[in-house]
Amino acid sequence: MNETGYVHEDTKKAVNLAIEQLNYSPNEVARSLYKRKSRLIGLLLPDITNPFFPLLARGVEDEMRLHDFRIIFGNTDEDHEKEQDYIQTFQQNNVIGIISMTNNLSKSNYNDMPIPVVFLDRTSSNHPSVYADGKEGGRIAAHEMIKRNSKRITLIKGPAHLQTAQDRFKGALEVLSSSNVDFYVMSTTSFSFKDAEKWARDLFEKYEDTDGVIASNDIVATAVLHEALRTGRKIPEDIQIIGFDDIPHSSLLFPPLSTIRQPAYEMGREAAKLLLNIIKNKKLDIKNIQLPVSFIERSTTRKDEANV
Amino acid sequence: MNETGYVHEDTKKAVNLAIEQLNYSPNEVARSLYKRKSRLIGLLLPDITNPFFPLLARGVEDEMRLHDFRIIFGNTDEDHEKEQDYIQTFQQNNVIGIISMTNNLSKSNYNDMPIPVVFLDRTSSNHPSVYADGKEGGRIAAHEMIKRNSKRITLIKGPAHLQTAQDRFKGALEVLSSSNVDFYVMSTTSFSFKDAEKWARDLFEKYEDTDGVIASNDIVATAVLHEALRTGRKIPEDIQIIGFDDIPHSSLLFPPLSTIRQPAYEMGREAAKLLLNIIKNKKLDIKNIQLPVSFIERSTTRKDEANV
DNA sequence: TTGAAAGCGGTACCAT
DNA sequence: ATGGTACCGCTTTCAA
Repeated sequence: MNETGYVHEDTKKAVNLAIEQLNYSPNEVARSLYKRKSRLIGLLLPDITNPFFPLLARGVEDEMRLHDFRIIFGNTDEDHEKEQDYIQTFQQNNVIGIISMTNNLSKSNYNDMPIPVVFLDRTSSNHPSVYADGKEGGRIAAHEMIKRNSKRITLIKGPAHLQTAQDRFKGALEVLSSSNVDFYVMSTTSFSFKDAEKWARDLFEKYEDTDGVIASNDIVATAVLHEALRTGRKIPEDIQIIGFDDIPHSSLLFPPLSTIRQPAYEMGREAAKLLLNIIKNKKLDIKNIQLPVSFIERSTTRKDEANV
Repeated sequence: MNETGYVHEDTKKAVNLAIEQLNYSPNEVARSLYKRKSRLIGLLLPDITNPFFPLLARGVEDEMRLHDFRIIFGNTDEDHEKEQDYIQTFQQNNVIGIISMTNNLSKSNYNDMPIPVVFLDRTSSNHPSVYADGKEGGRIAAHEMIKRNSKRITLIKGPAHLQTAQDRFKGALEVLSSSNVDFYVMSTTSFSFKDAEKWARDLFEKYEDTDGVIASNDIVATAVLHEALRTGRKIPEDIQIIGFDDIPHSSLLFPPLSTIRQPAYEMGREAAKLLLNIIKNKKLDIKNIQLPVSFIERSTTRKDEANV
């Protein structure tokens, strides 16, 4: 039945017939018990409700499906215990590997794991990982902002504990520093919209004549957009805004948000492929895959006159 | 170990010690093999990338987690084959039950299932299900629209194959019919934003002086909002808009969208509870749980002067 | 109370 | 080429 060696055609036929008639399909659990590995993989993410993660998750799932693997998933809420909990039950279910999008602050969770783990949207030097080129993203954002003639730029620095957020920040800072524009750096501690609304108000009070905002992600950019509109500014005439991520929501805003796109779906697929490769080759060598970002020009930035 | 009968304290201690020392945790696969059921449940949804579903999924997960069940999920893309495929592997993995948010057009998939299935966000008379009171939602939307003085209302009728969309439509139609306002019904075939953009353009061409739109869901409402803004209408002064669902995105729009809220997260939890109950009681009796909807007043509707 | 054994449904190996 | 058997790790039952 597993196509090993030679089989009489008759028996083959008989067996296939039986399979059809009985509507037989093998019991994965028994298989998994004997082989000590299932066709399941574990997926850990902070919160599926946050619009950035479904894209990644979908990429992982689609790629895994091609290879007949299924996904057990868990929302960790960045809670160390939940994370540990899920990791345990993943192992109890003989998952073949884990893809984690959680903050690897809690790296300790992943030490001495008998199964491969790849990090997604997280940089890591101790583990294989897949992420976007945030630093370059920051550079691009700053470039585009300057090129399009903003002169008093606000750079919003995302949560310090998120490496990816810091990369973006550093990239943008690098470009702004070596340019001739004025700029103002605003530190923030989360990506929550509620918080971002407050910062946005603050921002326009403290730096009333800013004419360009580089936000730490699209949610924060949305809050800035709101506040700009609310205070009667014209977009993009009075103020330009660039976000980061390109979540689906961003193109649905009015005006649609210009942003730096992370290829989230592709990142998910790459992570899945990487995990699969690691499993196949049993080489647990650390491999970090960085995907390129791109500027998505929509309507919160002005036309680049020089290039028209 | 399973607290059955009496055990010497000494042996108990010894065992517990060993458990700790060896960092032992039971193999769920072996358990599942013997018991013929795992602690896994299968979750089927059209597309996790669509912002409405993560809310439901999160509800299901959180409730299941409380009872130590884990989730295997699959996106079906409303594709009969994928759906069938996932259902099969769910069974191969001894899931204890399935929660499905797919279109039960393909109901045939669910006949003669040896394990319980509950439908979520779908009405069904053949199976247990959890859904929101769409009809009442439609009524509320129409009421609010009229109460707030729209006189030439457009009612957008969602995809015919979605029972939930039809319920909303019927509810709104019922109220509009028995009122004195003029209204125009526009039929649509999907919830995609791209399509909705076209319909929105159409709408304002064909019915230029409409002053109130009841959209089939929040995505469609967003497209209408866009087009209204683009054509220079003032919201809510010139035109009011009410959506349906209350996805997170809706409060992030500018102006924030007034909408009929489905308690998605709670629906997810209820579905999980229902499934768990069915499993516990082995009664496979059909139970349909309907949850109430509510009007979320934001800024695409005017103040209700009469009630101030 | 505790230990031994059978069986869940597959896979892999060995002998026929 | 095919049939038999041990084993994966746990639960349950039965005997000691």
